[in-house]
Amino acid sequence: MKKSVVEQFYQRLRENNPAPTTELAYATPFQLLIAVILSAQATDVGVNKATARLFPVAPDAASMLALGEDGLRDYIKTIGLYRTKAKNVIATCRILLERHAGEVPADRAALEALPGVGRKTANVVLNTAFGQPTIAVDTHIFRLGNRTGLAPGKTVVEVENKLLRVTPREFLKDAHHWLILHGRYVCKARQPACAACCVYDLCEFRDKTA
DNA sequence: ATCCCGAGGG
DNA sequence: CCCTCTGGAT
Repeated sequence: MKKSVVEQFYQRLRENNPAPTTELAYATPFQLLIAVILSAQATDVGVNKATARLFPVAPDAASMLALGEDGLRDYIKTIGLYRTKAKNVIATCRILLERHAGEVPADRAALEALPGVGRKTANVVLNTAFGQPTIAVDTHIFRLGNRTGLAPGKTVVEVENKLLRVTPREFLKDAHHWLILHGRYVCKARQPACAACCVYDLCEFRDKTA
């Protein structure tokens, strides 16, 4: 995709949504971190439903650790992969308390050292909790990058690096949320809403499914 | 490459 | 029924 087209692409996403943000419900960096860990292969609607009951009981690392793995399971059983997630969340809380005074580190290496936290989750926390210009490539952004031609790549890291290179500086901080929201509601996996798409004429895919 | 793993939609 | 959802660890 040409540089001038990329510019228009982002300008239109910004017109649609001037101040985009995550749809995960959270009050602190800790709660965002937990919500993102829980969101793996799950919808944010499902995660919010669980954390609405969980966070009042376990709003921080100490209370989450006190809740324990079995206690936590009861709150997140409606989410997929709940056994692994319960184990990882508790182990993560223990490390936060031991090494980081119960706070979430604003550091990629420290974040990725936490169980259940990989590159994508670290990127979300760095961007959304700490305002850093990272782009977390999830299923939506990977699909959108390839489908539209904005940032094609065989792996998520490839797509991420291409997005970081191609995205104009002024759009970098919010690019993550513009792309994910567009992927979730318009450039959908199953039935992309090409007829309602604001970047239809800039896209290399268009309505090839229609 | 494979496993984990429930809810919601078509 | 099938596919998808802000993946990570082995």
